[in-house]
Amino acid sequence: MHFPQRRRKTQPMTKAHGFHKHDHAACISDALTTAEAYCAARKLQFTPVRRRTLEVLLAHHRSMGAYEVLSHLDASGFGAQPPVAYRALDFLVKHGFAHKVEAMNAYVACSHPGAQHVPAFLICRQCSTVQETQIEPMQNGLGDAAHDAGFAIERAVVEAQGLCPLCQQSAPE
Amino acid sequence: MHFPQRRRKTQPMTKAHGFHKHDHAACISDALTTAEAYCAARKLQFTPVRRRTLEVLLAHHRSMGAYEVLSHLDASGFGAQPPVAYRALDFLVKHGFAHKVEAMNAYVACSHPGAQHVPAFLICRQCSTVQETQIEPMQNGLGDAAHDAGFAIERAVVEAQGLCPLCQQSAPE
DNA sequence: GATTTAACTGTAATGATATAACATATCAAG
DNA sequence: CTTGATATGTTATATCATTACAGTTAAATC
Repeated sequence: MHFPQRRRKTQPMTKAHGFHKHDHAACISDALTTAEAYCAARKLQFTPVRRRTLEVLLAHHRSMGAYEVLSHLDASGFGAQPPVAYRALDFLVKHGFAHKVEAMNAYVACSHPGAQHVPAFLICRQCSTVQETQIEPMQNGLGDAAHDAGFAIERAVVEAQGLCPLCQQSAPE
Repeated sequence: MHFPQRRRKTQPMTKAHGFHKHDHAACISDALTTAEAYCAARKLQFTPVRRRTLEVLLAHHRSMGAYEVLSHLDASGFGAQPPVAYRALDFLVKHGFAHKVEAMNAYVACSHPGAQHVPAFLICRQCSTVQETQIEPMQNGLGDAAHDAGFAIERAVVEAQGLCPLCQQSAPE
């Protein structure tokens, strides 16, 4: 299953997506449009706080702590208390518009919204940039181990930590 | 690479190891002996707090929060402040005697001490029991994705959450 | 074996992450 | 339009983790 990229307009490549350059403005508006359509189809309330929260994650394009997100929401005129951010983030995670990066207690916008997938992350320990990719969770022995143990997997967390290409140059050690 | 199980004496199977019954007393003493030998060989200080911390994790045989471990250390006459537990846990994790379960902010004794391995966990969301297994991290597409991105993986977190066999019976929903 | 140095432990204080509980407001169904 | 469900705002608190510094023990060097 694969979510088709929307056709790109002729705009400059300006910012990093994961570790690659890409058209950031289009990527944001594409993701918002997708979320909007998804919510409309399922009668979910894509409210202003939730929309703004997704915008913030998309704009930064890296993992963000809940309190960092919260400060942006506060600055945008929403509530300034933690539940405001946590509730919006929970909604986005629940519906697949964002993911929680467990190893960092942080959140990141999903790069493949709408697609059924098991997310996996490449997390740079230096710049905190997160590149999302997809894996076949049953092809590394984990599925076999679960089956042998009679364990019913509901969710998988796969996160690789290390150095992204840029930080390998600046901190070659 | 595989760490050989020590020969078991003829003792009764009494408690769950992961989701299987096993000889719990022997499993604890084996792990402590292994850690002792490992530290002796590398001139690491397997101090009383560190030893007791590993004993606590081994005895409970499930993931434990740092403060839960701390309360046992306190009860055993060690310091009662958080750094006491965090420092001992950091030592155990650093040298492979324990692992941090990122998705739970908790710690668990390693089931394969001494072996070079990429740990993976089957975590029961109901009883918090954790079964450790090993995976081939490069066989699910993550290694390919990292290579394509020029990303240098230093550590991998693989955690499956769901229901263990026992909890599937007691909470079949 | 005394001295020096590094490693370890204890404690106080604080920072960072996350949730419970409740009041008010808005939405959606009947 | 009323009712019940959902969402938001706020206060307070719970949980997880670290910094900083003092005192102690172990190890390395002389």
